[in-house]
Amino acid sequence: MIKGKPKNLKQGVTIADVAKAAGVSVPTVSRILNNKEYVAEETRDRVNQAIKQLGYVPHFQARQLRGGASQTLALHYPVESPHLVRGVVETPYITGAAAAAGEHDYFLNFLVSQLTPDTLLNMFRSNQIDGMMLLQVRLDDWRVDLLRENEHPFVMIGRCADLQGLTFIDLDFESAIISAFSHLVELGHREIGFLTYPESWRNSKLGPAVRSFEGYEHALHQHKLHPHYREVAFSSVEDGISGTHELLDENPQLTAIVTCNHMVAAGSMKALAQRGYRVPEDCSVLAIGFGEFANGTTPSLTAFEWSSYEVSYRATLMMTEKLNEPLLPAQQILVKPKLIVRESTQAAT
Amino acid sequence: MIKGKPKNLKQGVTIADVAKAAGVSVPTVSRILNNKEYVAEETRDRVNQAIKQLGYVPHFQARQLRGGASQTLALHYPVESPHLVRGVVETPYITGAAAAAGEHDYFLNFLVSQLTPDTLLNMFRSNQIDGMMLLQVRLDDWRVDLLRENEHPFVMIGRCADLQGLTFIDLDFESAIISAFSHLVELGHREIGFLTYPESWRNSKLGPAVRSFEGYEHALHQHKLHPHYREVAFSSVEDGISGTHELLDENPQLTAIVTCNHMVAAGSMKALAQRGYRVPEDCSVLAIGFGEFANGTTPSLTAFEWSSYEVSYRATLMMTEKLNEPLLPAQQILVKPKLIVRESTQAAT
DNA sequence: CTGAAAGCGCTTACAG
DNA sequence: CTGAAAGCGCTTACAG
Repeated sequence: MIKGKPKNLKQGVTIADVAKAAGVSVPTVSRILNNKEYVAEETRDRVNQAIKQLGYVPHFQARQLRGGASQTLALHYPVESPHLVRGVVETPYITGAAAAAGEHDYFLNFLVSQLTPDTLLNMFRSNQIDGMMLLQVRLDDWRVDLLRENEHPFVMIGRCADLQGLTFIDLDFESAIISAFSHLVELGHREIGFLTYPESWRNSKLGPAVRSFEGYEHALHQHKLHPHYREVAFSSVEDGISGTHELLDENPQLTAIVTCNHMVAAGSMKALAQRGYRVPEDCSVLAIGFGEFANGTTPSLTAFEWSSYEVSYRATLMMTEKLNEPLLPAQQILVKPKLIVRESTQAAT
Repeated sequence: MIKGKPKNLKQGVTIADVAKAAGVSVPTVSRILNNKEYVAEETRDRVNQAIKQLGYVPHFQARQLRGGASQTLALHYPVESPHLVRGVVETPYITGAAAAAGEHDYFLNFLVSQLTPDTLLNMFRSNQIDGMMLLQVRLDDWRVDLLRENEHPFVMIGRCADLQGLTFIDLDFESAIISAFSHLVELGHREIGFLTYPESWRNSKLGPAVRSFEGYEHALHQHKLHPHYREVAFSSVEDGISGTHELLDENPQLTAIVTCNHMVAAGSMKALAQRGYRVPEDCSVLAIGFGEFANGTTPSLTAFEWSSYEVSYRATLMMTEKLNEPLLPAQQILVKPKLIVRESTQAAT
């Protein structure tokens, strides 16, 4: 429950104050504020002076009440507990969106919670937001269905199954996985372990989880490799450690490990160290992950990576474009993660 | 420039629609919406039914226009380029604030930019926000002076010099540094290197930079240690690498290194590896930094750490409390970072 | 080029 | 317990 607010005791100066000070009518001030045509140069000067002198600033909500738009965008990451966001959403996802929104005079609202369909719709209906960027998109995401049905503007960072008419930007995880295995095979590796997203994510049809698994199956088939994989519980260092130990207990012959997350890769390297394996001499590690982190480990991680800042910046940009030009055709962008070879991989011996 | 919006073609259902459907007046609906007293049970039921049936949701801005509050909080991190936030602000700072705001029906706006005094004041004057949480606070922060002067509600995550009447939550960096050195001295280390915040940060009186340096001087004095330190340029892995090499070039006798940032600590470990030093056998590394990261390196980092989620959650909570009870006395909280001993430190040999 | 009037959707006294 | 009236601060036709 929100407690009662004290009344605006010293409410700011209003457009009426400016009008009086400049000796003109309120609509005239409004016209000048909004750069409308047909205002006498002399009047404009006088009004602008009054505005400056009084320190007048238009009331945000009053404008919106007339204008219709809230000038606010939401970035939604669905999660039961905000604590869990850690390690999955990194800062650049948020700063990228905030930067793009700011540059186009939008507010950026970061939502971390499990929305209900009602709450979600209400955000639009009550005019709290004009558009939404969706993170952690499932193949059959109810948010997508609901927003599409109600014709509320949104952009996916990720993608669902039916993409007809939808705007999104996503990473091409499937091809990243395939390339990762090809890269290792070219280095002479044949027994390669794979640590991938939680099984629960795949079961709930989370895009990257499904597609990376498909990529994995493709790679196995293409190179005729034996499957050695674990779907880890979360994407934590601990999962990387336990997953790696399990893989190596069963398959001591592994000479390389691919992971779908940078924290898991860190765990993998720890587990290898615990077993007295040197990376990359005894076992290579390749991650699909975030650049900055991959660069900070010892040895540094060879990784397929992308700029999360760029991804969410572009998603937000697409959102503002869509709001300004509702008739614009859907934009669909697939980003290919880039391979950066660092110290954690080498040719099989 | 914001492009023109299309008019609200299919604007949602309004309070008037509900009133008509229920056969009552608009104020009556409003009373029910706001849980005012004195409404006949029977009327209430009828109206609530109409609300449900029509899927009515109150218009956000219209409410604000009358009520005064924007129900929006801003979290401000001042930075020339949003790219630079990386590695300094971690996700939990943002999710913690978002969670606390959400729980109290506030919107959370994440601002990453160099605000001008005008832009900052305008956010309040135009009623875009009710309050602000300040990150990266300098001892003589102009934002603090300005907001204090204009009596706009804010909370610091950090602290400035004159704390009279101000609400903040901050980490006790000074004591963390002192404790870090004491810990190492107790382990028998006498030649300890120190990698700290950029000199530019200290010059611009950024709180942690100033206080950690003071803590360092205190520690040197207390334990009669020789000074071996570098103020690194940014807080990146690369800075940690170069800083560590410089320290060791000059002082090969170092047996331990303390860093003020987790990325710098990662760089330190890389540099030591490059020199063929083992951590912790040949040199201990102790960081002031973030738990999750410290846990992921190999070897894992002994560190003084804190929960950034908790810190920004509490800051945001204090903000909402202050807005609800403007007369509440200022809350001032100093958090002591906690030492977690992991693998990167051991007794001097 | 400028002003009087109406209205955005809601809430708050003020009368009944 | 409920409604008619006024108003929050602004913008948009509509007349001049």
